Amino acid sequence: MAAKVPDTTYAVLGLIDKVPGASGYELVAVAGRSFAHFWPISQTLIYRELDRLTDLRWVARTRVEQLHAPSKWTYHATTAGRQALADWLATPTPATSSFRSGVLLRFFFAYRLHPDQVRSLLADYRSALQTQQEEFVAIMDKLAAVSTPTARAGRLTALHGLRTAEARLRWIEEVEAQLEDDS
Amino acid sequence: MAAKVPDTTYAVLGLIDKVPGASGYELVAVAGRSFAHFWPISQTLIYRELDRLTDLRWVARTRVEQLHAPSKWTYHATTAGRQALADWLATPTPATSSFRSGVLLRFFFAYRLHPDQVRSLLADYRSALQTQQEEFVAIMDKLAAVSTPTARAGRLTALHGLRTAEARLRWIEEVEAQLEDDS
DNA sequence: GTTCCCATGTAACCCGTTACATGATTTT
DNA sequence: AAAATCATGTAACGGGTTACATGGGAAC
Repeated sequence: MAAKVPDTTYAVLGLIDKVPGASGYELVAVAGRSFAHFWPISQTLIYRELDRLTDLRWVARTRVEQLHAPSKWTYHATTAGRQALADWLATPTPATSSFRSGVLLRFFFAYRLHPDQVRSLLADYRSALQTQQEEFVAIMDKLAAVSTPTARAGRLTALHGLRTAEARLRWIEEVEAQLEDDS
Repeated sequence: MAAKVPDTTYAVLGLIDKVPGASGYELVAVAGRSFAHFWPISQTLIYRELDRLTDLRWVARTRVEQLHAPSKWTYHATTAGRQALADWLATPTPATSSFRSGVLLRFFFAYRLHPDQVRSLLADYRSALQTQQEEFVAIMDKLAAVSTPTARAGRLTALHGLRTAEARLRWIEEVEAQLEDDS
């Protein structure tokens, strides 16, 4: 069976499995803090996936009335949902790491730019990467103390981002060195 | 004015500027060989952008009859088109390098997997990265001799991919070492 | 004689985004 | 009095994809 749904559906399902009893609102926040760096999704999309998951009976939801805040739905994975998640995790990953870089695209056409403009393109890229770098370091610091499997996964995916950013910063150095050589 | 169009439109426009007189079919092939690694686009999309670019008068097309092959349209950038390209290149790049990784997403939920399955996930990732690595090396080798600005841009974007892949391969080593530590 | 290359296109789908709406409660 | 938090949702758009259609000439 296995209902052909996008990976995003499993992303949300996985979150619910990790954080049982969360509301849609909370899941949006958690998604923003956890896998946003390698799987960004918007609020609207999450709510749509919650509807889909409910229809699929992969999650069940419960209405919770609150005194000092609006009523909310809380979600938890069903047995079928946990099974679907496990099945999906077990299937070989189609190495579809989709990557689109506006910087590289512009750089590719940089022969239409003044050398100064190219330098400023690289400078912007550098500061964006540095910001990223700091974010990843912050995530790792925050999770450093915690020793749950979940925290470890978070640390390691942050490390992936950090190593990537570092390599790209070194690439900028290489390119800048090359640009100076022939000017 | 500057007509709010997606970056993909400029990608195709840039290609036509780089390879004047090419047909849609050829542009599809060139896109596949050149910026596909950081800005993949499908055949259908390219044809759609060609229509849009023609409507915008950023490119002009000419019908060419052939004896031993079907008739084709050939494209070249107009003055307005080259201007639009330059304008776009000059505007500050919104550092929107969108990245989505199916591997990391699965890895993030790996606590639902046997350690063996995690290892095989990493192994698959490794071989995908190695394949990528070889592709980037091949591109750089092919362009090594050529000394045009175009070839250089190709070499440097390939280097970006190569450095990224290398860093990620090293990340796999790090992670595997950590996994062994506590098994 | 089947398969590959050239060449352009149509149809349908849907994932994901942005912008906006609503309204109560708590904090500043 | 204003702003942030909690909480869920609607509407509209469009970028990008996959699958499929067509048809002649060349190559194996």
